Amino acid sequence: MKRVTVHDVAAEAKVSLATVDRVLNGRQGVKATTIEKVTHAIEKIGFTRDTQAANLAKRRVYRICFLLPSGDNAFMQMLKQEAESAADIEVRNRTQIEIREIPPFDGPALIKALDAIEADQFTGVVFVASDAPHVKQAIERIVERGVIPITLVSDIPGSSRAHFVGIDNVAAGRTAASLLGRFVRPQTGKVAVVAGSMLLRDHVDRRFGFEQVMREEYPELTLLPVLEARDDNATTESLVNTLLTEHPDLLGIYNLGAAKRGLVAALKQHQLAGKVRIVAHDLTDDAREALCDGTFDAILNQDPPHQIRSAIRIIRALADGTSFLESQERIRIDIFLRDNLNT
Amino acid sequence: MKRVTVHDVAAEAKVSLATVDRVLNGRQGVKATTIEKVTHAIEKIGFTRDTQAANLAKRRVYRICFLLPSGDNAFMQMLKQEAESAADIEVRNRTQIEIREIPPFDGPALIKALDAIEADQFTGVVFVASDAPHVKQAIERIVERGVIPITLVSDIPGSSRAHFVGIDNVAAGRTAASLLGRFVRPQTGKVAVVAGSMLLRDHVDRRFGFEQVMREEYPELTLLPVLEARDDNATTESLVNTLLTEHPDLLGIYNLGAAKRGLVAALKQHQLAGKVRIVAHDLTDDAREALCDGTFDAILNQDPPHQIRSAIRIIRALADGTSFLESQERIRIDIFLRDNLNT
DNA sequence: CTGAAAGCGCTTACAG
DNA sequence: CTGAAAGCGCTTACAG
Repeated sequence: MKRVTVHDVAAEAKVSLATVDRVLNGRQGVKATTIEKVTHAIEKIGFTRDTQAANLAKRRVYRICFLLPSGDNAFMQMLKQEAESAADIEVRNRTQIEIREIPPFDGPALIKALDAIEADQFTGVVFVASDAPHVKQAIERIVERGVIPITLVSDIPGSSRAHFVGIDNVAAGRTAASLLGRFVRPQTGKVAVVAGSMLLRDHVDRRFGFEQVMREEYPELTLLPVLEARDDNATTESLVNTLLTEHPDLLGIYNLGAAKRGLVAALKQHQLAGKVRIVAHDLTDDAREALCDGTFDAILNQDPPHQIRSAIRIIRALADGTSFLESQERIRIDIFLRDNLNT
Repeated sequence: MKRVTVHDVAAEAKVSLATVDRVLNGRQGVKATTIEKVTHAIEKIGFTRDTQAANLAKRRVYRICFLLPSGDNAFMQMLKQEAESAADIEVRNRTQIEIREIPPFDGPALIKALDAIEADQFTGVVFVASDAPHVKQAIERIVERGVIPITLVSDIPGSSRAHFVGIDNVAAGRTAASLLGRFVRPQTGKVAVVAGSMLLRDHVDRRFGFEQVMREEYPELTLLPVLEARDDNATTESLVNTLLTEHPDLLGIYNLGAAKRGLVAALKQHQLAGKVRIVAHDLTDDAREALCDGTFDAILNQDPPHQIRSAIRIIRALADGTSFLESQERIRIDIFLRDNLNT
């Protein structure tokens, strides 16, 4: 039951520990025959490296900066809270986490925050990417300065970010359409979409996926023009109020942005809670309540704790040049009904 | 940026490393005033222990045995495969994993396998718990011998297992009913349930949750008597064939056990694929195919990789007496439609 | 191209 | 009740 260690490999290959280490880490300047001897010994005695010991010896520390939008977006608050609790836990794993708030929907502010990242201090930076002009270039600069950029929740495809942590938003839109379509069937009539901002890639993608499925599979349903409510509760409430007044026969709404409280308020004002089918995003407290009392029919969610942990794991793996498990890091589109809410 | 270590604490408190370690690990036999000095120093200089270094020094190794049912149950195959790949990865984290197969639905075989666990060698044992006579007592015995028992997928509530890794199966049944109910609405007619075995707690619970919601919220739907198909494809096919012949007007089926291939075969034979609404469990290859071609409407899933990793993390935490993140370990009821299949 | 020795941050006998 | 020293399994200067 004794562990096989580098010492055993060194003894078996009749070389020093330093040489074993060189081979193990693929470093330059080892004679081919020596490499051969060592790899042979490793195979023979069945050695696998202890990662934790290696990290300890390497004195490796990771520093990660999260740039998160400020404001009253409940989902972003959840992300921030998860990042804070991850910070407490990850210090034990030689990882320091710092959270900086930036204004939402604000390309220039994001660019400024990216440029302000102290490249000598941070391993990586995680941010919700507004797809605004020049953000791509700011990402280029951060890469050049040796910091690993990770986009979170909303991506900029074609940029040089190292990885995107978030759901497939086109698929999310399609899923919303499938649910809403089945829930209103066999009625025919109007369906509305409420978005946050068409500056955010995730919103654009969700809309695209939703309209795709609606057109293909529910041609009997009429799609009203998209409302853009900037993820703001007051704006959402007033826009939806107008919507419900103008279209009293509305069958369903896909709320693909935030600001669920404003939506609920408008529905209740018109006494339409539970009458109009609603599919929305993100399992916030408001969403839970609306699911429970029947105001909402389904919520699509992207698990905040999973996303935060995934970003951290990916930065560490990328920094170490080690691999990570795709299956573990893929963020799923979670569907919640009233009945699987507490699971 | 230098890390604060035990050395710093020792210097600050003017005690030895050994004493710092005693306080850190809450060991007996330290003077109260000394404890005070050390905790004070820890607070003052802001020390947090490096877990990896601690594990290295402790020479801690974990050995975990998975007892998984043999046979052609596709979901169990997925679990086994995940356990195997976890085995490869976790050796790097001082964790050895061994997999043993046992016959399915076989209480005595499970008991025998539990009793055969070498208590001096294993930290914990993970198993799918048939709720058969005397299994509870076998779990008691394993606890007494100092091995941590974890139930996976199907639980025995009230037993002394240390933890259950799996979904809330009553909630899963309720969710299935909500989906199926909405999918068939506003039609009225008959709905059937196909189960595996009423010896398995998870099947019993799913059925319970399903019937609850059906009776409360869809009184216009008639529930046919439950079919028990032992998770076997041939049996399922023949039972469902009879079902479809006797009830040509059937609206929907909740398949709460395994054996989806048999179900699909019967539906296709009767040319009813896509006509009868189907909600089933576990995202196997058969399930994916059936979702894609419209034979199934929704699949409830419990993520196999997550369940395997969770069981491992929980055993390590329990063995170390450290805490784990409830939120990370809760297994969710994932709902899949055709549209969020690849996410 | 290779090796001896010190060190990462903790824990563990052992001695007192 | 407390401390000095060795060790966990790896990596890193430094010397040759």
